[in-house]
Amino acid sequence: MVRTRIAPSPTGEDLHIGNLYTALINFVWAKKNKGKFIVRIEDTDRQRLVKGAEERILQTLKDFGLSPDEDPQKGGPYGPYRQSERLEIYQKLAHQLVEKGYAYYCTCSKERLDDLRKKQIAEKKIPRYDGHCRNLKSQSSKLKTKNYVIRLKVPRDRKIVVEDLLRGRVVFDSNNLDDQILLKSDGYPTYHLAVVIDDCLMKISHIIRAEEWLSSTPKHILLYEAFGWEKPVFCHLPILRNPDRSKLSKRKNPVWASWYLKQGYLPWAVLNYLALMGWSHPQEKEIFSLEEFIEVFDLKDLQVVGPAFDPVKLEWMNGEYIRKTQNSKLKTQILDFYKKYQQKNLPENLVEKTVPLIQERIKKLSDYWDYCQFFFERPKEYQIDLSNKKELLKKIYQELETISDWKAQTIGEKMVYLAKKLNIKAGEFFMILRVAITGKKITPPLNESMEILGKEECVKRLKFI
RNA sequence: GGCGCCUUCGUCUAGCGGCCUAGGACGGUAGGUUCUCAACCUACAAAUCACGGGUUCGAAUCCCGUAGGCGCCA
Repeated sequence: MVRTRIAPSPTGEDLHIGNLYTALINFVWAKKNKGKFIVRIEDTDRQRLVKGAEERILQTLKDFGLSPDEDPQKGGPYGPYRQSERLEIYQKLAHQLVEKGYAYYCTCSKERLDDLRKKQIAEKKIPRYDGHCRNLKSQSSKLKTKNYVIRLKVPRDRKIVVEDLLRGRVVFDSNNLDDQILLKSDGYPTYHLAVVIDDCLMKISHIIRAEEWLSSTPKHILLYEAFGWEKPVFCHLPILRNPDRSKLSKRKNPVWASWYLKQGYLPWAVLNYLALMGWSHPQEKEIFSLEEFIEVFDLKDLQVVGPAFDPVKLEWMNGEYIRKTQNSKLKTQILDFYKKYQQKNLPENLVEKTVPLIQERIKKLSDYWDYCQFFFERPKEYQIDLSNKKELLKKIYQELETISDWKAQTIGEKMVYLAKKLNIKAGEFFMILRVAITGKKITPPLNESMEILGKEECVKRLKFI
């Protein structure tokens, strides 16, 4: 049974876009293999905990259509799925490790550790725990009253092999590993202890995570061996980069996944774009459905170079999806978008009429308002000066008033006729009319827009100037 | 600094020893269409396959070095 997971920490506003990428790959791999996709919340860092982050992470995942099969909210057979609720498990197993001789109690004071560090740095050595407490006789009953941590007893002179699905054998020298703290003095586990225990107990078959974890994998391997557990498959994904090639960060890019939704990106458009990071469709298709992705995806085809996240291509892809969307569906998406993110209740019938006009013009749902605001409100300002065009505008509305069959085509014909009669170039003529009606120089097709606005309203707008 | 990963057009990538005078997509440029903007169509520019050595009849593709980038630890 394939079981995959993501293990986000609720230490930011929301789900990071890099986590969304990891989630996508985990989700797809689980679905492809008829397995389960799990979300575990790693909330053991109490200082950096952000209130409400867990809820937002889970909600964002759902918004993108990557609903987990097991998570802290819906539970599952291997819960709890929140690390802060699993402390006893970690504590019990950590002490067990001490008893088995793979870990030890350490009672070194902060002062001693600080001195040690300073000394090592002065001697240009790598700052590391010196193993002072390694041979301390374990007297846990006595120790429990004192401040202590549990450290991993890293074996000396050993080659630790990480079998990575994408990189093959990656060999680490155990002498470069620190005697990692497993259990902190406050009883909380460190990341390394908790992640190994949870992945094993939750029966995770494939650990698919970002490359930044590759360096700590040998510690995890040591723990799997110490516990006598079977190792899962490791697969370290490329890390998404900023345009300057550094790790994707909020300094240089919007990184919260929900930001893209708030901007009017369609969930699957974002995921489709993400799918193309480090992977390409066998037929070099750019646009494909989730179902198709699941069908043709293989973990082994992933590339390991960290790709730069390109917002421009994302926008193109979103535009492609908007153009492909059925009119009625797009209408609903626009309505929902403005209601949810901008607290605007747009009239459904009017939006419905405008959709065909803007479908191939907008790239994001939020572009809709830029194009269509004038349908809902009269222009408050005009992008070109019309004060000396009043005579012309008068002739126009007088002409418009004669039209009985208020259809785009008729309007167009009449206007072309009038422009010719007044000996004004069509381009110029329509630009003046456009700005007079909409306030803007860039708009949906004018004749069609005027048809939607209605004769009375158009005439009013021209008279008003 | 130590350890590890990586290196094909600006970007995402195809390529797994001959099909490569390196293909596609985004973006760019030029043109067409056009009431603006898009969309659409056509064409063009863009990688001496990081660099240097091997191996081979033949290398973007295999091997070794170097440089650079990134990550982790500190």
